[in-house]
Amino acid sequence: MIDPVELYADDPTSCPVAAAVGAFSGKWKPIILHLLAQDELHFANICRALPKASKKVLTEQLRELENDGIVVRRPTNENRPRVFYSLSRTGKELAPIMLSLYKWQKDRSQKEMSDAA
Amino acid sequence: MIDPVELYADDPTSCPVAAAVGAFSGKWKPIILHLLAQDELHFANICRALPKASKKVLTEQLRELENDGIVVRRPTNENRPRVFYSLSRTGKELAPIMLSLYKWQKDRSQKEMSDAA
DNA sequence: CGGTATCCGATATGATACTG
DNA sequence: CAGTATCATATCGGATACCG
Repeated sequence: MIDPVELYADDPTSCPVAAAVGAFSGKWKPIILHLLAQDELHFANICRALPKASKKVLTEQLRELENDGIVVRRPTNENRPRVFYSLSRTGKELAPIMLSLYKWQKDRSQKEMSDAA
Repeated sequence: MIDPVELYADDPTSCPVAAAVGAFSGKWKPIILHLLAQDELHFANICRALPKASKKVLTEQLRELENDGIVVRRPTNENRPRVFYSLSRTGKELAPIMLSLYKWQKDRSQKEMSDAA
């Protein structure tokens, strides 16, 4: 089912799992995806929700997510120009995987607590 | 089910999904996990399987995986000292998640191909 | 409003040599 | 065998200021 190790030994970034992980590794990406899972938002909303992140960094992370086909960027033609961001179909397919990651993490931090006791 | 955004807005690394992703982001970690999913291996085996990675980097990544409770380090007391690495229980629980990531990635690279056509 | 431009420090990865 | 030490480079994230 999964390809043999030798295929990736020369270039580990070619491993599909690594590529998938790379697609949402970035300091603000998981929380951006979490935000967009609930609503389509315009840029200023995202900035306000994440005041600790600079516009530059948010722009970068959004661009990367867009280039990876995970979010969709939609500028409007209003008087007050706005740019909306939302999850693509591919982005929405990430939701159950993120939920598994969430559960796995909760589980193991639980175990750490009981180990320490 | 999942915590609200405000909980992580100040420190995005506290988001469980980000923490989970962090646990296996590292250039060689996915492929190391893939290797160990099949066998318990000693350090030299891992080095031989991944000749492009320096011992220093492999040691670092293995130590991080160990500190995260994902792999188990087992030194032996033989004449020729060896150190075995294997997946912990928590590490094995990652397998189905990695499979989902694998499928998700294959899916979307498929779509890219057909989009380009 | 939705960005860019510039500069900077921190972290990640790597090449190489050495050690018990 | 299984590392550690040292040094170099690259990418990432951030502060700040400016722009159409």
